Amino acid sequence: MRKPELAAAIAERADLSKDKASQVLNVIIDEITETVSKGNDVTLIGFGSFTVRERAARTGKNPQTGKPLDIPASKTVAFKPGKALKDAVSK
Amino acid sequence: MRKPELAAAIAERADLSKDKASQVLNVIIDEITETVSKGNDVTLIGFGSFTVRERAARTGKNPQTGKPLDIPASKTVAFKPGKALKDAVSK
DNA sequence: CTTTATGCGTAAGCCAGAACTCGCTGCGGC
DNA sequence: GCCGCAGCGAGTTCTGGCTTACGCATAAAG
Repeated sequence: MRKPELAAAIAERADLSKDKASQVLNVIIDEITETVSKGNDVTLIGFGSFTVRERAARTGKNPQTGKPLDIPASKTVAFKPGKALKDAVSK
Repeated sequence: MRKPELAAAIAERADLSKDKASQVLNVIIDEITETVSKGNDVTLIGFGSFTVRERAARTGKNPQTGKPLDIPASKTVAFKPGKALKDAVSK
């Protein structure tokens, strides 16, 4: 499933125009992105939470040359499924 | 950040009432939950993708008693950040 | 609304360390 | 007041990181 399909589903379920639904979807993505980029977690109860995770520097390897590769520390976003979501997929 | 706050932010940015924003938020969560529970991936370009992941059975351990614990196979939801999201948090 | 053009996302292959998983309980958010 | 989330410990699974090419999505225009 991709963006337009989700937007369409939202439009139907929430009684919105598809344009509005698409706009809202983009706004949400933007808002969440902005929030986590500030280092704040986003928790949607019943769904899950987005957490900013510090990734320690380590030594990797270039898959093509096989040479050791220095990978600096970085940040990433981790998602932890909530109970409802876990139950839903486990079914 | 939690649900009501996100709803408020959406309401402001997308020119919606807070009630409507909250409703839309729930619908989205519900829709995504339903979709992944069917085994379909959800891809929001520029944000990331939700993937259903099969988890093999293995032998774990109860942290409190230290006794071996039999963990059966199950499914879970994995989130993979997209480029825009990674760029945003890395900043 | 459909098409076009551009720009991302996905996939694969390899390897090392890192993150996630589990049950249970307290505590805090709802 | 109640449900959901965080945290612990150890092992295993899994992702990240690079690069190329292809396919599809996105956004804008007719």
